[in-house]
Amino acid sequence: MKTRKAVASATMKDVALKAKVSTATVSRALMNPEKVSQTTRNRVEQAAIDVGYYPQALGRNTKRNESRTLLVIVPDICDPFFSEIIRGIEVTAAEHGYLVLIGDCAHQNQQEKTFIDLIITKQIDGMLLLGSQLPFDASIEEQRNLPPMVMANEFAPELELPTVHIDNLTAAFDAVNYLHDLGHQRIGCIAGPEEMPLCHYRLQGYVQALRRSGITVDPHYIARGNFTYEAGARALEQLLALPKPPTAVFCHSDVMALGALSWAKRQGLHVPRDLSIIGFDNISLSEFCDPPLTTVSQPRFAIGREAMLLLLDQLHGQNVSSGSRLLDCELIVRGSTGNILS
Amino acid sequence: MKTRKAVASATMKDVALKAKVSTATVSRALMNPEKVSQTTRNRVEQAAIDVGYYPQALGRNTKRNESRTLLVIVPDICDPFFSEIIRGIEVTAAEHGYLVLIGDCAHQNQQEKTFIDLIITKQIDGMLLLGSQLPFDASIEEQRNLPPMVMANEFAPELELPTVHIDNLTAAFDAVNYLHDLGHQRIGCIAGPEEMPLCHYRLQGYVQALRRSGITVDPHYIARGNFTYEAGARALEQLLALPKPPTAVFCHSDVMALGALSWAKRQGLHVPRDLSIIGFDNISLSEFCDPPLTTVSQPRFAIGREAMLLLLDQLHGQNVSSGSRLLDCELIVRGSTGNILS
DNA sequence: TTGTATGCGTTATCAA
DNA sequence: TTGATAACGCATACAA
Repeated sequence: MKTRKAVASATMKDVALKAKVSTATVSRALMNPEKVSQTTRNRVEQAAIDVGYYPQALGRNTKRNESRTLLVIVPDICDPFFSEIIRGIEVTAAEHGYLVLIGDCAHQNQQEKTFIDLIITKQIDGMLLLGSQLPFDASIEEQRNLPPMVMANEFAPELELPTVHIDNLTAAFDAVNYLHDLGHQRIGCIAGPEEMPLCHYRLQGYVQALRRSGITVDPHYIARGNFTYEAGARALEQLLALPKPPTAVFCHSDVMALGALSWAKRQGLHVPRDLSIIGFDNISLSEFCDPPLTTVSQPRFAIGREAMLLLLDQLHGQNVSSGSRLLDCELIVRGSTGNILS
Repeated sequence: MKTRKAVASATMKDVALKAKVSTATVSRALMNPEKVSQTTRNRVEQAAIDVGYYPQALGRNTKRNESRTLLVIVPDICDPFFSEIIRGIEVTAAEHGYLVLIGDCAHQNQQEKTFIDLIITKQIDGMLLLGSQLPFDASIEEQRNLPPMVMANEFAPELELPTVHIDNLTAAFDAVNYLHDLGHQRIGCIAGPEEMPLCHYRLQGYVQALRRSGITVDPHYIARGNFTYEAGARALEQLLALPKPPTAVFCHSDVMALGALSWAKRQGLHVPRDLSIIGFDNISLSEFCDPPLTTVSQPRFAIGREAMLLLLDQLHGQNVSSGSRLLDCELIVRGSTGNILS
């Protein structure tokens, strides 16, 4: 195993020496070629090649007093739902010359301080939140000192941020309606944590769909989970223990839906004959489980991309379109839902 | 939606002014308190609080000529296997005051240039490879100019890097032996791409286990896939089309195993009665599929942590233990494997 | 068109 | 113990 040391690379001074010009001229020749004569430009360019020069970001950023780095706060990097959003974010950032740090919030311990440090030491120019919370406590005044931010996927009215999102209420409404159209009357809901605005909207969609169908909403039919497989299984266990268990469940995420599916089968239930299940997100696995999952498909890559574009917009000061963006989603019908047996 | 601007924060000069000392003294008072008298130290500390000072990383890094940022190259950020490794990496890096950029290689297009730029502009101090390849083409001489690197999970002898890994051959050997002990004679393998050294070792383990049991190795029993659910399904389809299809398959990853499981069930096969399946990685989902997956558990968090420690070791120049690290893994027996029906 | 000088925020060397 | 000064690498206002 070879051990390397960082190699000292050529600086502008080296180029200047080689080309027999000042460093100022080197900088101009490379940054604003039109401000330099043809001949010196050539000489500088050749010299740059000869010494293997490449501008060092540290110097440039120091001068501009910006880091060209952005921070993405992810509630849980291990949740497959977020992976493709992150991809959209990274690709778009790279296209614009920005770097992206990923901040994982799943382990709440020490991270808080790390994130605050990033801001306070100016190691990041902006922040992109995939959850509904700031990754640290901040009073109203402290919030005034935060860098430009954008929220994606979630909601936090009190932060008043530009937001990229889908219409969660309508998506949930449509999904539950679909179950009702299949003949289901006892429809359960495996919801995410109460404090997530996202879940509030999806739950509202569920409630409104039931009401519109003349079904009384029974709170016992609503179970909560924290978006893990395990939680989905536990939530369904709870619903199946009811005197009159649901014949269909609408889940706030595919991961929880898969957990529920796993539990249903372990209990000897057949999906969808004995129980219909609808998920949310359309993660890649939802196509390969048994049965494949009916689910609401979110444009994850686009969510990441649009959010990054909004953030770049803020950074460059031209708040042309810095409102929020609403993206489309779609119900994908697969094998986990079916007609109720009469 | 509120739009923020980056707020100008206090610099050392402000503190110096307030405390009526020079900036040099401010720096000392905060960095090497013992080199400053008690009284001035107090005055500086109070002034720093008053003006809300916090050292800016840009200035510090410029001076030190380092970015305190590391780059992790991930073959596919959407593959759940890598998520927890990344977590181990990030936590460990944060503990040592380093930042981590995630570079996703799944979309091979423009990324190459981005990664080279990061190195050449000195925006990163080191690199951590989770795949077996550099994320760009580099001749031997160019490789001399690369920053300190460490490899995790994969292998690349020609790069001569410190490496953190498990014993893939033995793990595969044990897994296949387990299938043989259950009575299986026709054991297939759903392998990853030929060019991945990782897969070479796991395939060798498979081959050696068969040989030890006196079973002739039939190349038709080896199908290849690229670590997606889809590929796992296609690979099993191929194996089941054989005149004498295998009664058990050893897969090079859980994701492919789940794809295979999905296909088996779609063909009306019962797992494990008609077909036993073993996966690799023990991703969290493997516990919640139906049936739960027998698999080789890798210490993913530890892999990330150890790799980061090796990298930090190189960066700080004290190559005390900069050899490679071999970590343990374990066969987890669940419901996807069973005795063959005689 | 080019060079000189200065600044970005921090740290280190040297002398006082 | 402290301060003046220079240095890191780059960019720009101003002067030549």
